[in-house]
Amino acid sequence: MTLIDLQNRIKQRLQEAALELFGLSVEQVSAETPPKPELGDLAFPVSFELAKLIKQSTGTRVAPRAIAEKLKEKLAADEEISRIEVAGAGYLNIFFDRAQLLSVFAAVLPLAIDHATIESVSSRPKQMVEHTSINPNKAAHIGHVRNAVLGDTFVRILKAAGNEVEVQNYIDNTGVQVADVVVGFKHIERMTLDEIKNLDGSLPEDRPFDYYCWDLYTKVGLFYRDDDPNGQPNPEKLKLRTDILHALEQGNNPTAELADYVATRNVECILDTMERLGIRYDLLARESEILHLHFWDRAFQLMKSAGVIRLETEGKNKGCWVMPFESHTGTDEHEADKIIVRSNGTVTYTGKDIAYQLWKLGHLGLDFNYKPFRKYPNAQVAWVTTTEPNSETLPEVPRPNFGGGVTVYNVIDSRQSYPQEIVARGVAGLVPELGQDASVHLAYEMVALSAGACAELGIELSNEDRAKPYIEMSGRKGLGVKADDLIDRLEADALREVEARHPELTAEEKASTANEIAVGALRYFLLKFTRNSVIAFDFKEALSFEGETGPYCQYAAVRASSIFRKLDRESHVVAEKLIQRAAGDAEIRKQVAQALDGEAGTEIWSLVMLAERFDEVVAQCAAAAEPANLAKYTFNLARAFNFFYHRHRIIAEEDLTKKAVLITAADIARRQLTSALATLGINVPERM
RNA sequence: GCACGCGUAGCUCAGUUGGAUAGAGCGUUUGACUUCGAAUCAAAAGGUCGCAGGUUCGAGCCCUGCCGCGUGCACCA
Repeated sequence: MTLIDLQNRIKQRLQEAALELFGLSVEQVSAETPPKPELGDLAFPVSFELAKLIKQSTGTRVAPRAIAEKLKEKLAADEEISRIEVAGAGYLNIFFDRAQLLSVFAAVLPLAIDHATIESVSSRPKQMVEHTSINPNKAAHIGHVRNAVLGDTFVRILKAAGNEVEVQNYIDNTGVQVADVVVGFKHIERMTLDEIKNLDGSLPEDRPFDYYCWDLYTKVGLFYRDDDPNGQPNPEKLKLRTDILHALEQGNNPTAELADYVATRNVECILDTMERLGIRYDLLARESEILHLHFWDRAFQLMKSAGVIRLETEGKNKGCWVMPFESHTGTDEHEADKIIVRSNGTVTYTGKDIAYQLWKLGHLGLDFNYKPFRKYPNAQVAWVTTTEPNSETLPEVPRPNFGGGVTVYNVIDSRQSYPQEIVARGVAGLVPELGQDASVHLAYEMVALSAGACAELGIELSNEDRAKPYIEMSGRKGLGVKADDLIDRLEADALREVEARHPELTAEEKASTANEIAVGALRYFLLKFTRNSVIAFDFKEALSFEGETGPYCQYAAVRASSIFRKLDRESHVVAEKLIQRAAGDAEIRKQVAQALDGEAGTEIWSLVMLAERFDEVVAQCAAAAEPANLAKYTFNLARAFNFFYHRHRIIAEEDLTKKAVLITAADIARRQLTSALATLGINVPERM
């Protein structure tokens, strides 16, 4: 039995009692953790809820405390409950039998989830998460990394909560941003495809292809404006882009071939960056296939016949197919209706997105073809979409069935809330039984640059920018912190520390430890903010290994495992047996209870209780789609462990019962902490 | 103009869906390494929860109105 099981059982008892005593059914019984461990292990504020319901149904006012007293009597003491108190204005506080529960918890203690082996559970309905989806025309910056880390962590949370999950990364390989870089290669650099390939092969390792494109992309921005950053775009040069865009949409021509090389190489570089952070994908869905396999044509037919869009015959949008949008009021300047097909017959991005979303939910009636794109070291494969029906396969790795998710989460920054709403509405309009809830926009705020970060990057700010609270990053202007640069700095800083602390490790061990610390620092930094908070990126904060950081949490886990490394095997076995026997043996249970009693005992017990809340936190994070809660929990658990660590000498403890209790508590805490970190995508090194 | 988000300690942020004395980290001040690792721990100082009303047993959280900031509202993606 876990804490969640226990909690649910008590909730059910309370519902039964409410029905019996007052004839009222309480739909949701919420459980809380009391502010202080002295107040109990679990608190139920049901009496307040009941007082309200009684007043509503009978008009009489009953004091919550009186209700709590009655509930307390009804709540026949479970084996695990030692006592119940009514406290405050009417809280029902539950105190567990600590010795009994410690034994139960120790018995069901799962192995800590391994970072790399969080597996999908295939018996459940498939959840689908799309994240990363970086335009494949340049290197990833930290804003992209926030997206990827958020998405990847949410994937881990869903899996830890027992779901089957498919991870997609959308590749917009035929869009304007790729076209821009192609303009750069063709019209600024005047390079052929072969010359680009040669260049790619000759680039230094620390400035690979995506870095080259990053710089080229900013040159293209200037090129359009005839090298005046504040100038007007030159229409003739913009036409170069339009022409290339058409060639890309058409496919099967030298320009499209060149663009495909550029986009594919950028995808490879971006996937390399993500691999450094432990982020992987099941499928790369490309826009080129959505076009060439006629996904849009099918979606267009469906939308027309379902009446989701209509052809405007007059007015401003004459000749366009639009989706009516009455909830947004239109003005002269801003039209309320959303144009899906332009008057020249071409489809907007939103239109294509509706087709893709329909496919994700299994309601398009068409499918991609697939081929392997990248094999990961653990034999996992990232597949990519293709037009070729009989493309390459891997006999040793069967191809999964892609698509058909029951819920689709799109991790996209909150500036795209409006188009995302249209996609969800469009899909819901086409397939009413799906409803708008099948499409979830997992929105998050952007990562911007603090004034200090700009100064450090040598970016000169205009007076207008200086007045702002933060500076928005811009790929077009080349304004941003590249992901690999930041990871490099974090790894270098971590390596310096590891070298100073553990000179005995091999160079390889030092490097992998430094990587784990760097990943811990970066992922935690991006996860500790809730989704709707703008991160004003600051180097000092992001590069910190102290305080509320990933390395702090890792350090606590490393200390915990160092106890078990030093502890002799026999003491460990003796402790495990002793705690096991406490469940049945009254005398031993009494001794264990004594060790868990009093102020010192409560300290130990509250660590155990906090550690046992992990499953509940994961479930909450999955429901709220908010990974920051898990980050917060993990930090609090690490903090609680560090406190415990300072207060109690485990190996030196002479009282065998007390020692067994300490060992068990440390074991529970370390495993849950390791699992929590793994769910955040953070590894625990051997030493650090 | 309309829509969405934000405003909490000097700074950066949490706040368990309306509950117990509003919490962390950083920074500041002070103390703790002969110990299972000090990337740590302990203590102190620091608050008109933007402002004003309202709803109720109870509001940082819900409602209304202001003020300030951000982001959307393209036949771009």
